[in-house]
Amino acid sequence: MAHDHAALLKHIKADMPSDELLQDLGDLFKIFGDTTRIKIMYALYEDEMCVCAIADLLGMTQSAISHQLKVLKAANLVESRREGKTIYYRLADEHVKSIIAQGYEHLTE
Amino acid sequence: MAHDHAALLKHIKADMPSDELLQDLGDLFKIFGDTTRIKIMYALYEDEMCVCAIADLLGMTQSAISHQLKVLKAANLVESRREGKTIYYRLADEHVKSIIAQGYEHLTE
DNA sequence: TTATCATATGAATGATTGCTCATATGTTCA
DNA sequence: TGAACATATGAGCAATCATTCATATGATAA
Repeated sequence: MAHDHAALLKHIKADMPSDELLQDLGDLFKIFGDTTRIKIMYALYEDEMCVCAIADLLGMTQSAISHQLKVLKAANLVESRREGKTIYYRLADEHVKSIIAQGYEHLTE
Repeated sequence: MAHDHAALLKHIKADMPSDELLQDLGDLFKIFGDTTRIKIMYALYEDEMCVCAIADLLGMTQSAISHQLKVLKAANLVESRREGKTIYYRLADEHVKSIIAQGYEHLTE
C-alpha cells in the first residue's frame, strides 16, 4: 500500500483543522454550490428583497424560492424581517459577498 | 401572482452577471462542497503531495482520491507534476486558499 | 368572521454524485 | 521483457438534493 511518508503525514495532520470543522466547511460551500441559491444571494447583494420579488426575478416558483431561503437562513447566510404580509430577506454578513467575490475572481481572472 | 415590483427587478437584473457566469460560479462552489475535496485542498495547503500520501492521510482508497483529484484539476484548483512513478499535486492558485479562508471565517467568527 | 394575499412546509420524484470494484495506463528496475 | 509500483478510469450503486404539487400558517382588510 504505497511508499512511506509517515513523517510527512504526521506534520500535515497536526496542521489540519478538526474533522468536524472540515465537515462544516464542506457543508457551507455546498450551499454556495447551487445556481438558484447563488442567484438569490446576488439578488440580495445591494438591498433586501421580498420572496415574491425574488421568485419573479428568477422566473421560479414561490415555493422553490422559499425552500432555498430556508436553507440559506439555516446556514446564517441570510436574515429576514416581516412587514405586514411581506417578508424581506437580506444577506446576513459580508462573508457572503467576499466568498462569492473570490469565486468570481477565480473564474474571470 | 405577487404584488408589483417591476421597477426594482429591472434595476437588479441590470446588475446581475450573466446566467452562464452564475452557473459557473455554482459549479465552482459545488467542488468546494465536499468534505473529501476540502480535506485534499487542506492537505495541499502548505506543500505538494503525492496521491498515495493523500490517500493515507485521509484513510481513503487511492481510487477515490484519484477521482476527486480529477475533479479538482478540471476546475483548475490543483496542478500536478510527474516524478518517476509518482505524481505530485499542488494547489493551483491563491484563490483556493482565500475561498477556504473566507468560509473558515464565516464559521468561526 | 371570511376572503385574499404572502410565505412556509411536507411528501414525492427525478437527477446528480461520491465511492467501490475491477481493470487499464504509465514508469522503473532487474 | 516481465514484475512491481503509482496512478487513472469506467461502470454501477446508494445516497443526497432541488424542484413540484398540494396544503398549511400568518397577516390584513372588508
